[in-house]
Amino acid sequence: MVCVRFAPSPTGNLHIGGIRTALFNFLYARNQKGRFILRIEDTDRERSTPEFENEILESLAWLGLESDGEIWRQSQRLDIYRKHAAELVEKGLAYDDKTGQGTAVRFRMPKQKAAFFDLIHDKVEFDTTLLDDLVILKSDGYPTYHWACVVDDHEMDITHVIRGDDHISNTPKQICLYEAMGWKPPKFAHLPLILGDDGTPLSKRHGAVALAAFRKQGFLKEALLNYLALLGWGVAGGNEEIFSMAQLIEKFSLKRVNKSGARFNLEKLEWLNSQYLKNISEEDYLRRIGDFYPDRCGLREATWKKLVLLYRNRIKTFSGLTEQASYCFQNQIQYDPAQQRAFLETVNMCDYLNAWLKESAELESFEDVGAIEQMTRLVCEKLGIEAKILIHPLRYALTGHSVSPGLFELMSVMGKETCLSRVQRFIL
RNA sequence: GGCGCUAUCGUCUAGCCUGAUCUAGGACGUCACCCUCUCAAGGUGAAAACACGGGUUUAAAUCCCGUUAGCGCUACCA
Repeated sequence: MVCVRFAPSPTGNLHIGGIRTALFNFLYARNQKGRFILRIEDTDRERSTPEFENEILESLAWLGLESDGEIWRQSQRLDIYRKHAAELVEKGLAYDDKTGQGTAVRFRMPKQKAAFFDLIHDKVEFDTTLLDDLVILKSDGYPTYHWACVVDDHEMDITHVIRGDDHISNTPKQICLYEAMGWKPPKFAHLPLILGDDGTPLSKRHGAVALAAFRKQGFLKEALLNYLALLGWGVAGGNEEIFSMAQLIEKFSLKRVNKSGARFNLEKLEWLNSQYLKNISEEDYLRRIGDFYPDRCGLREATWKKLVLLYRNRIKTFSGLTEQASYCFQNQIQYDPAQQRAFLETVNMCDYLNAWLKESAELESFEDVGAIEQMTRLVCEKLGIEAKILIHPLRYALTGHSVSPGLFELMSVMGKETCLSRVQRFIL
């Protein structure tokens, strides 16, 4: 049975590169009806923290990339690494290396030219005569990455090691370790790296690449997963790009993974997210944006519902709501004095606005969008002006901006009282 | 430096294995037009790529070699 693992080290924030690796492992496991396990590689005593480990667990849970069975921690398996290292020393394939730092165990690197077959890169050639003897147990008794990785992948019956391309040069060392132990190495698949928008490998200086940052911006997990799945992997034909998790699982194949690195493109992710926002059911949309804003930004439920539906086609992520609709949450609109003057000094504009105010006051409420529009257009007709002559200054009076969603929908969200008081204050 | 990996529109990619169907397809982004109270959304259309140089072949984006560039490894980090 296929068994794969995601093996992050809790020494930093889990970023989208790590998520992508986890996702590909997960997709492969589900596609093959195999197992996906999680192993925390916390052998760096200096840099590993429980906080980072927690972030990994929580992020994977949020995305639904949950492991099958127990979660392993290398720091709890030290005896196993030591036992196997001792075997190697006994067989003369490794030796104690005493230095000022203490005693480490080094593996005697065999000298050979060979190759391994990668599921993505095909044949990868190597020459271990160029390699130094490898430390497998550090002087603090902890295993090094290579040693813990090999021992665990063997002990846990991992059949396929699917990891980042940056490990491709490490693989020959690990293969030598398997051979020394007399173990059969797993199959390897080295995924192309995800790069920042400047084409260099993802790092802190690319800004918000931690998964937590995407959650905070209000991306849908489905969109994120869909986007990441398509970075470095494509479906034959390649014309469709919106896939559910079930479809991704069904279509996934390591054979179709690309060999070259892929730049992370935020604009495309945002586009994909907006597609999901439009395609999920209204009920689902309401529930999820509600989860994102538990306090509804202080609005009454009916108002909130109107507002978020009005912005549904306009926001790319949930956090876009407060950015775009700030005027719906403010008590008082700040106007640019020059802009305000320009509107008010337009011939007859004050009379027009007053005429509108007078008619508006007659409307019982601003609940009905159609009624507001009809009333406003009638006012314009009576004044003998085009509707937009009045619409533009009204928009500015209500929002302090020259762009917004449809004016009448917006008025309905804001309510009669707010609209009238804002326009009155604007005129003064 | 040594060794390894990679190379199709600005970006993600389809095509490459099994050479002719590729005057290289799709998507994001960009631009134009339509719709329209502005902006989005939506619709229509446009510009935009086989890194370079050699081979092999009747024929190369596709196979081979080299060059260039980028990245990785070369830690008692993972």
